[in-house]
Amino acid sequence: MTENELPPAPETLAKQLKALADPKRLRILNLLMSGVQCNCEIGDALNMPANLISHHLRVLRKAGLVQVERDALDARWVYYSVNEEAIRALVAAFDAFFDLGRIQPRHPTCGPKRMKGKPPKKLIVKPL
Amino acid sequence: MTENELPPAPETLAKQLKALADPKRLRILNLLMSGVQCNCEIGDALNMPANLISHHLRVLRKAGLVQVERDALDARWVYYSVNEEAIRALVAAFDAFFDLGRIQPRHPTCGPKRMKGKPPKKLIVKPL
DNA sequence: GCGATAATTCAACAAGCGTTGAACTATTGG
DNA sequence: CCAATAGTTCAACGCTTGTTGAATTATCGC
Repeated sequence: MTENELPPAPETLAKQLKALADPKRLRILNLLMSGVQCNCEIGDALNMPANLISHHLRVLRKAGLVQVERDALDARWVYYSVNEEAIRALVAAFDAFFDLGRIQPRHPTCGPKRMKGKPPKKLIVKPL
Repeated sequence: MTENELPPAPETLAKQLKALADPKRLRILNLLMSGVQCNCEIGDALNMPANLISHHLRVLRKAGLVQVERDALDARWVYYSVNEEAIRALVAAFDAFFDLGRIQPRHPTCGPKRMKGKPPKKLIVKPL
């Protein structure tokens, strides 16, 4: 990212981070990051009941982070995979947001009276 | 990251993502990403009451993502800044977790009977 | 048609969480 | 000492969310 680009909208980013902010969902995604899985494979690997897996996968689906396909010959089998495009975009957005190159020196618009119009004093760390 | 490194523990990552998974907290962090701020500057910029800002900053502090210092000459002023080390580590962990290079072909341990011991059929997309 | 299978959805519940308003703490200056 | 200031903490409330158990849906093979 260049310094002229704006970080993504907080609402959009927060929505996707919220979908990720659960250990179980991260575990599911971790499995999918290494390859396509069906509900029962995820259940075996993570010792999770099918209904809970379905619920979590629904959250991830709604967030656009996973994709779903049925087996071509036996539709009872449903396979889940990561949505590579969405992951790629999310990583880019995340990296842009937390690009440490964005940090600028402090420009006070508020502070003790003697600080107005003057360069900021050197801060010292005091225990809170 | 090399392909031999493990992704971070889901609990650790989820805890930090949970701290980020709120639009208001992302807005606060966005301000801090561009420079050190005090509570009233954040409040002016985001039109948020001081107590709510304190609450959100506490969440971010607990997650280790921001740092806090008091003004050297007037301790009423408290300045917040991003914890660069923690951000750097989080970005690295996030990128490692969602490294698309991790994706492997599917190795079925479960599926329709005719699929055992055979290469996976080509999947077709059916509406769910 | 029916039993088995894979998966999804629903309902209820408890826990978690963001917000509001009030109270509190610490500091400064007159 | 007291008023003003910056900031933090507390309590209550309504909303959100993860989990459990049951019910449902769709599919397959006999």
